[in-house]
Amino acid sequence: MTSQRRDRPLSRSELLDAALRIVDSEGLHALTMRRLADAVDVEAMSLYKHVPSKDVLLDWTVDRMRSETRLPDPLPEDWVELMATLFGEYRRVLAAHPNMLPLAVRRTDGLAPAGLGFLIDQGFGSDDAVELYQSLAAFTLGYSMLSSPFVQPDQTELPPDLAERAAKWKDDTCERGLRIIMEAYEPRKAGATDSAKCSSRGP
Amino acid sequence: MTSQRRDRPLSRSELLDAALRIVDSEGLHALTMRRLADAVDVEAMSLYKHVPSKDVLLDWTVDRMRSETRLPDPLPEDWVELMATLFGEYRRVLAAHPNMLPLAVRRTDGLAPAGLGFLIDQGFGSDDAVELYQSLAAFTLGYSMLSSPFVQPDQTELPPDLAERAAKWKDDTCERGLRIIMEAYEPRKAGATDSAKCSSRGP
DNA sequence: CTTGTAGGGCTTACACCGTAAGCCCTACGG
DNA sequence: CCGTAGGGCTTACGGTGTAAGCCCTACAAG
Repeated sequence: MTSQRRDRPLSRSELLDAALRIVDSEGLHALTMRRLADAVDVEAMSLYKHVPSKDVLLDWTVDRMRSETRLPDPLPEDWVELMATLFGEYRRVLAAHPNMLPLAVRRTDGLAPAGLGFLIDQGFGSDDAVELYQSLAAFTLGYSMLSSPFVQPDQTELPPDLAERAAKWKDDTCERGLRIIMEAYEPRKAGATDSAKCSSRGP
Repeated sequence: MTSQRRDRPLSRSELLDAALRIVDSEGLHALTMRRLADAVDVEAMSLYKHVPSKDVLLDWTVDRMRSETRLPDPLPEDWVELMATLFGEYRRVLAAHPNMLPLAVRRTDGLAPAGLGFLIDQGFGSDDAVELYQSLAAFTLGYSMLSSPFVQPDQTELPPDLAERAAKWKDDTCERGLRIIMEAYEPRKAGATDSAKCSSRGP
């Protein structure tokens, strides 16, 4: 007879914390059931009392990460500022867990309701709102991916100073991109003055 | 003694073709050394006479996919059209092999030299060129990811018509996004008329 | 013609993976 | 006092990437 290794039973959050910690510190490939079991001082098969499968575990770990999202309590009133905050925070969380990116990408839940609904409330038609929302999401996600360490930089011949510059992915470049896109859609918002017609879209 | 199963020796391109075909038709998880070996009528270990490791095999398969890029022979002269063509084609290739996306993302070689150099030739400062290039790449990649089938759509509560609309990722939305970004950077090009000042960037 | 060598198959074997199946101890409610 | 369920445990299976090494064939050099 062998003694149980833990005294108090394992909790789900303890499990997910450990999983996230492993991914953060050792990479996605290091997260195996046996390794995770070790980390929480349990045998591998015991994990299945808490999680139906590894795939679900990964999904939950994404949720655990996403739950680190923190938005300012009085949200900005200006829609541009609000969206910049929203996607900026999304990017911040992704950047805080770069090894999670391949997983995070599989599930983008929660972003849409927060942003899309607001855009419509602000007077965008639903087609425009969807289009704008998709563009902002695509830009943020793409920028996060490309700036993540697991995308190996282009190794083809480039002048070295340029290559060095191209390897730097600055936060404000990302934010500027978001603002450029929003600025272009601003005139399509109901009640917008069309004095600053910048959209590249026809009438 | 057992007879060799193949008559003529296996070529690298034959191997990579088979690998890409498997990923395309059965998904990334289906590409195992034994499965691939089967496809080319060989034993698993024989593959290692042609490839140093599976990881490298995956890299080569990405190259194989990227080699499907086809650009029009007289390239557009207008820089905006050129970049739209370049990134449009990038997106087309990615969309043609959606299952490859998680891999394609790891290596974006070749895009930078093609695009970046041209932007600089067109009169952009190298900082602006890098920034613009990064933005276009991020947007294209992000859009491709989000529109790919392996990103499961947001399942949280949304009005059903809106959810339906948000699940559609149209090609021209992507192209429009690219053009919006380029339009914003146009004034920063040397020799640009600044009559259409749209950049959200200060002086 | 003989022979050495290298290319490209083959088999065997190993460590590690996710997980199915089922046992056992403990805590606790009836 | 006992039944039951929660949460550990062990064993075992099929599949994975790949290290090690054997063997046949084609062909170049002597």
